[in-house]
Amino acid sequence: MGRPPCCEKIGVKKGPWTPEEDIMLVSYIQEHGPGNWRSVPTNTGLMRCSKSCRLRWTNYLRPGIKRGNFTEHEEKIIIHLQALLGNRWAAIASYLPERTDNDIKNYWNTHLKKKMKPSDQNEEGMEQEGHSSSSSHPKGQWERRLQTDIQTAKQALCDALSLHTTPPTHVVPETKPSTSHQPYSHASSSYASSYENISRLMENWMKTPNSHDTNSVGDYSFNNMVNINTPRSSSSEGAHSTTNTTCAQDHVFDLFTFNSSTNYGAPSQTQAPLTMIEDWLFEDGASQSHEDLMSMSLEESTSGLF
DNA sequence: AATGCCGCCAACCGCCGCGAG
DNA sequence: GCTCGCGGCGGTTGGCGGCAT
Repeated sequence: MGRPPCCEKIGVKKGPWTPEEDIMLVSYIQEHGPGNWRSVPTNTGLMRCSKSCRLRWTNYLRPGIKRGNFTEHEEKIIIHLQALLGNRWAAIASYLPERTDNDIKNYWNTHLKKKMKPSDQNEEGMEQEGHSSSSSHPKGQWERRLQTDIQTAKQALCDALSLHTTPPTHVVPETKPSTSHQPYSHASSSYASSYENISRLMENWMKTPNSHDTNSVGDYSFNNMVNINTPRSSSSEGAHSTTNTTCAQDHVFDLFTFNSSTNYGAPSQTQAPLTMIEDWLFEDGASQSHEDLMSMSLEESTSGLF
């Protein structure tokens, strides 16, 4: 007997989220902040599983998420981090704050996996074989090999990052891919789910105030929401500050303005900013001065193996 | 124009870790 | 120390859209 499902199957809606559901979820989180997902369906009236609500928020409604095509820069980072960390998408996503683990996972499975050259796949296979066959090595020998692997991955990541002269901007969400990538194709074809859609939805919502129950939407106006792409000095206030309902209105922008220091229910709470990696990569004697990061990488690489 | 195939991705499912009681 | 419940994570799938025939 496994654990019972997180919610009753009966009466739980499944499938794509509707704009109305998104609004209900966003307005609730704006008032109460992310978390306590168990209570979200009951408090919002959403006929959704708590997990579904959390997933919807973290993957699509959470501010700061960059939709659209992956840049070459991001692509290379993913490839090398995947080689380094394996299919630990949440860990990989923590290095790409604008991307969700689900996005990265999908992108890997649909693009990068097949894009990998056979030689790369061999390398990956060797690396994973090195992990899986670790039991055949004495621990000291295995550790040396792992260190070598990490050095190799580090060098590869360094190569990838050095292809670009400008550091990645994970603070500004509206940063467009530097390449000629087109906007996210799905966004135009369906309700998919970005906060841009929510904004448009809110616009219509606010234009027809009588057509809905204002209690479920909250007090914020669309005028605030349309500025989601407007750069502004990020407040130190995060989503958690919105638990104070008086602050919620004052800092309504913050909910839709990405703040790298704020983690709106992001996959990982222990983010290592990308710039930290780059510092680690580019700094001379990095292995000495950033022993903590190295040990973190080592720890992450080896977790689950012992 | 109609049909089938394929790729992509949003969402679900099940397991795991961790903290509270 | 044990149990339970919640949140997080990774694998998988179903549906939709685009493309080929």
